[in-house]
Amino acid sequence: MCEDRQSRRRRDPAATRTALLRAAGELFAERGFDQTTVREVASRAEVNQALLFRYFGSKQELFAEVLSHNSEALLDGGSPEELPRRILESVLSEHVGAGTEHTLVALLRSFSDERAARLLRDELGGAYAERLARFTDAPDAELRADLVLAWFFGVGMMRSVLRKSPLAEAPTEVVVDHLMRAVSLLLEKNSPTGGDED
Amino acid sequence: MCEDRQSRRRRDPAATRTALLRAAGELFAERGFDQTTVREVASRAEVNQALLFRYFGSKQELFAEVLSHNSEALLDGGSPEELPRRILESVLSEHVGAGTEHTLVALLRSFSDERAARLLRDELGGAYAERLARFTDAPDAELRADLVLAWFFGVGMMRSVLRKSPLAEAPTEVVVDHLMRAVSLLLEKNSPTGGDED
DNA sequence: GCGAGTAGTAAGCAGCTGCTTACTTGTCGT
DNA sequence: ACGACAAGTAAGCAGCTGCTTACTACTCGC
Repeated sequence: MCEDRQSRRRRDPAATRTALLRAAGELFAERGFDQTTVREVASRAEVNQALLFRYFGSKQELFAEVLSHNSEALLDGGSPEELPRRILESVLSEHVGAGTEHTLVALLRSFSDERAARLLRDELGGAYAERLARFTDAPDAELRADLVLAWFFGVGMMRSVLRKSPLAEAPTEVVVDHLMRAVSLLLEKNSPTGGDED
Repeated sequence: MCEDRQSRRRRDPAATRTALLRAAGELFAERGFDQTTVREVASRAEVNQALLFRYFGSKQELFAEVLSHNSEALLDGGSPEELPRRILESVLSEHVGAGTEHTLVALLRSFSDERAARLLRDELGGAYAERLARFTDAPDAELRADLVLAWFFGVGMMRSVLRKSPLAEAPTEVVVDHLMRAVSLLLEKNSPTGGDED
């Protein structure tokens, strides 16, 4: 740090792009899409704000890039049985600004933006729900999956966005434990349906 | 309707105030605090936008007034046993713009606003969680209550704000049924704790 | 009828937003 | 060494935001 990058480290387009993406990812997660300005992003990245438009075209496209860049990691890898736990842990990961897991927080803060809402509902939500639905053979499996997903998102919202006590301070394992127990009731095989099924 | 109110029905401050509150309530629920402009509110209320500031001082105060005006109905009335179901139904009430039940939707869309977040977390959330916690005697009753509340809010978000299928289209009773069954697992008396309690 | 006070109006201000443009400066192939 | 092109910069634009101000005109007590 504190190298004289004023005139030295200039002209590094890859680093500039990365810095912008990083800063944008952090700020979108911290404040949401609306509340983040391109000037803030450029400032945190220590980059001239005109470059943001040179590299990404618009604030929306930058947002989309941040999301697609980060959301892949949420869906891939790991065994299917671990999926609920993995979604949960990504939702519960506390400290925003660390790596790439805070995409969900960014989305939960930004669904006033149409694109963010679509992504949360259709792409990410759709993929999660589809996989969760496989855990049960109940006739309304998809609805049950949606309910589970809604829970995960709701917990993420209350914990990471709103930071409500005591939920925000509870150890991750305790929260996961409670949730998984209730979820298994909704998603168990040979589920004895309550009676309603349409 | 269609009376020549241009010059007739003027000079009715009470009606003007009410019209502004109504329009604001609808728009905040439809678009959230950030995405709603004072010009839109005034326009929907068919009122000059300067009057909005005469009557309410600022957009923030108008928002606060809308919320306090509507949120009382959410907490009062009904027996304690019905509380979870009542919260749920207010969260699940589909059509925004009807009466006063869409306060929660407005809040869920607006928590980028600091005041909305505080209200959702501390006042409304706090009151709900406290009451929900009374349903169980588990040592971590408050955490369990938060988890239940997070679920309700999450379901409200997915259903009323994001409108994800099939959750958005599912009959209210079916959703309530599923939720109540899982909730009773978390909030039952003499709950056999999993082992963790801090 | 008439002055007073207030509901209602039109116009506009300062500040911020996303985005652009005209320009300078560094880098690299030749 | 130098010319060309790309990376980086400063300044500014149009549009919108919440909010204000200077004004008109209605209503009501007298």
